[in-house]
Amino acid sequence: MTGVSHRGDARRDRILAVALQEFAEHGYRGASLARIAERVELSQAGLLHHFKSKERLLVAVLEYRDEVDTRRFGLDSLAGPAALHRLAEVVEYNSRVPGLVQLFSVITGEAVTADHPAHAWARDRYRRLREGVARALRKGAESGEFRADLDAEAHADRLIAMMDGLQTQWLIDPERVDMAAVFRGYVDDLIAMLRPA
Amino acid sequence: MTGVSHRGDARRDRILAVALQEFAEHGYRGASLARIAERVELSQAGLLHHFKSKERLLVAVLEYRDEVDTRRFGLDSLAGPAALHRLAEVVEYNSRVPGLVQLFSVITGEAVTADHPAHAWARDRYRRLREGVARALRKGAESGEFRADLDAEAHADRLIAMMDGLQTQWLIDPERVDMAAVFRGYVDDLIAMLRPA
DNA sequence: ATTATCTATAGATCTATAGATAATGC
DNA sequence: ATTATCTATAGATCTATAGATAATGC
Repeated sequence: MTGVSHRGDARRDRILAVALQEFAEHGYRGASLARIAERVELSQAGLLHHFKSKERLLVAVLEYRDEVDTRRFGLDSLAGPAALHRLAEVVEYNSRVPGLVQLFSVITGEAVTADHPAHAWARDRYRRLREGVARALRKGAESGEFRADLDAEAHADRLIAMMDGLQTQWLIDPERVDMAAVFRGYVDDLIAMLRPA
Repeated sequence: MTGVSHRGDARRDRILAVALQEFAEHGYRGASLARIAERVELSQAGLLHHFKSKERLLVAVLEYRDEVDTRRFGLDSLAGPAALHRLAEVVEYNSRVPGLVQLFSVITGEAVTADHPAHAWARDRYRRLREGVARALRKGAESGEFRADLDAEAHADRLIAMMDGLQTQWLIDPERVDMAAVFRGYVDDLIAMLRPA
């Protein structure tokens, strides 16, 4: 070890978990450090000992979740139809964890405003996602599973837009929108469409 | 006239226009009545004479924009491929008014949280949108322009999700995402797919 | 008489810092 | 010696209301 203390790590993790909930429930701007501190059973100053500012706390929450999600996503090892089926599975999984979906949805929504602390994070995340999905599509074309003339970037944009858009509809009106089913329908149609002629 | 004064209407309109900008730039939670009042050249109390609360001001802005947009949307009179082409035109138009797009995007994003004043507005708006798009698709099926077995509701959900999702990507990274082109590509593919066998 | 506007202010936040004290790890 | 925690507080908001004064419309 590099001399770093591990004593406070449990507290840190607990703070991250509670902050995640708070940001998901109220967005970054609506979240309150006092409320987070209270839920962690810590004074507000005690909370700020672990994360120097509200902004850094948000960034830490997002990085933590990104890391977990990227691991579970597992797109890198997949290509062609298998990659698209995996996306459908991810949406299926998401429909069982509304809190996590809401974190990304509300923060991304807020982050369209230029002065938001997660603006750069959201931009970089979309670039990474697009690259990952586009690469999986291209690999599918190269292996002959998909038609060779497909526009990988455009389809990546569409797939990500579809996921995000359905998430919003589902969060706002869960009974009315079957996010997972609608997305799976889209993926199935897309696979049929991209089948080599 | 019903005895309603029209003297303050110009002020009201000016307030709505400035508030729209402020809400678009900072979201509902990040918006400040003091800043709006300043930009209208009015005291904050003077502003609250016209709209009794921040919440009512937001609702007024959204209702005002809804009305304008519904008129310009003009989906009711269209069906089949023509209706889908119209959606593509709307996206094309939107790509020239980022401020308006951002208003809907940021407010809808915030509104996924249950305690947000626009939560009910967003839910009702999605229900209306879905009904309108689904009806246009059904009419297309009835007239024989689209295949008879299409799932109108699912495709309406997909179309709306695609529009919203692309808007978010575009707002966050305008240079990288050609929202109008990607959406038009989706619409063209969808029309081909829905063509009667 | 009604509407529009202002100043002043209540009352409730909010984030972040200063500085003291306690607990822990080498 | 470092890390974790606390109390207290600065300083900056924020929304909304009370109550006075000015302008307008019948």
